[in-house]
Amino acid sequence: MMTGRATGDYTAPVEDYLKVIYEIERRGGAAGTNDIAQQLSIAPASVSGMVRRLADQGLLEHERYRGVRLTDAGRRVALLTIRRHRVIEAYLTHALGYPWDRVHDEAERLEHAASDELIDRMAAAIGEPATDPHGAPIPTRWGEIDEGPHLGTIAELAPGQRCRVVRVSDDDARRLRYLGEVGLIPGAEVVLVSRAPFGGPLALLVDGVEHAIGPALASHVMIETSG
Amino acid sequence: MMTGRATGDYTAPVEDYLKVIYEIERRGGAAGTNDIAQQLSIAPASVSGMVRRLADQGLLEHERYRGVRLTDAGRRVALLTIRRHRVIEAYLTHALGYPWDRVHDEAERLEHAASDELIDRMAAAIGEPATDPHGAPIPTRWGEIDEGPHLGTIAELAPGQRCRVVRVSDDDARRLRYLGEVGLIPGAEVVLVSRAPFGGPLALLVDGVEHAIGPALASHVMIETSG
DNA sequence: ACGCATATTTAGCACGTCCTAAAAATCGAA
DNA sequence: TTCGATTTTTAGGACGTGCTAAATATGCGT
Repeated sequence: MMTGRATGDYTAPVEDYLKVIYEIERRGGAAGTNDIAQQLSIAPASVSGMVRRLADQGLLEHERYRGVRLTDAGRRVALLTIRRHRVIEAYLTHALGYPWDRVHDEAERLEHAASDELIDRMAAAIGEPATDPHGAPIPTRWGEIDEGPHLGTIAELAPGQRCRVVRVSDDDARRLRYLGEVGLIPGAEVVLVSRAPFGGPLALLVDGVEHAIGPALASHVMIETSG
Repeated sequence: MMTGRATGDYTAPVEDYLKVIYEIERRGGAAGTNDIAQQLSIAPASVSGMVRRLADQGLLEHERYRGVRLTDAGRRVALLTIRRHRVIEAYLTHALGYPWDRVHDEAERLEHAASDELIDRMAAAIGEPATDPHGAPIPTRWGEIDEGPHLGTIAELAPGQRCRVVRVSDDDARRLRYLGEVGLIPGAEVVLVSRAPFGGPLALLVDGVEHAIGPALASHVMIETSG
């Protein structure tokens, strides 16, 4: 059984396409050309050509004008790429003191160059963590992942409710830096004190400290209600 | 003064060309098209085109049919690439337990993806070593390097002479593995016991243990005669 | 000084990835 | 159901990097 990866089996753009298609599928079902283009910051027309090549390689199935769906092979490549990304993020924070708002960009480049051996050594060196610094689950070296139950966000919390932060969006460094300053990191205990009307700020107790944040920000903080 | 590097300023092939041209220059003077092609394992015809582009970018000077010479800008890019390579090699051995015969290939890919910040953090984490695991000097973050005096090799040693291994060639994993088995690693104390005629084996004492190696291998072990 | 071996360059092509502009398919609303 | 807005695809092109085959320059030995 082949589980390994000869580094360079796939180009960096190919891995990036599969990654974003995986994420789009995970949320919404089939991935449209436009969604993919937007996530990758390229023109939609560029996606059509690449999608054909990926379909030819058996990494996804494409119904013209209707969207794209990963094959098992494509999903596996996506998950192994995501594993590399998240192990690198975790390693950079735990072993090299990186601030959590700078690990994403570094991992975005290293994920295409790191061998499976390096990733496994990194994971072992920091104790095989289950999630990356933003709380996203790390797939196994065999391309399996436990996405866990669907998570709510602080934006959906009712006043008085208590919860624990499980995960935050990692795609914006400035947002991450601010979340860190406010203490909204995975593991934090949060109580929603009150919610101002008309999309106003949410008053929170974050590990006992009061903070007020906007609802847009709150929707990026995923939680588990603890009672 | 600009000392940093915006990752991706140069493509991986460009960095590779500049690296090998630097190494060829260091040994022999001007780098010929054929030498470059051989080091990169590509066709000589492919080199001509790239050399023109690199000259256009001011990274080297090219006299038609006569060879190539790095500009200061080109040498700087080469040395910063070499720095990334060697710091990564040192980090992989010291922090992640990589065997020294496997660090080269990994570094060859990561050197094009790692940011200066990552490299500096790696170097700091292992105590800012002066050389990589093979004894090659690590350039500073400003692109300066101390190549040190010209080194002899075990192949040139006279019987009875004693020396210390300073550096070994790192471009062949099998050779490195064997050198490691024999103990011919930087820092080892070596005495040449005898040399068989007609290109025969050299009898050595490596840190007190007897070994016999061929002259081809011996020429890849660089030394400092200690008296 | 000439001719030949060798080194180098040019010409022409391929592939992957991106682009813009234009054409075509789909979907929703009147 | 038909039209207009939106989405997607096609057409045609650019760029970087590689290839082979053919042309050309260099330099050495006689």
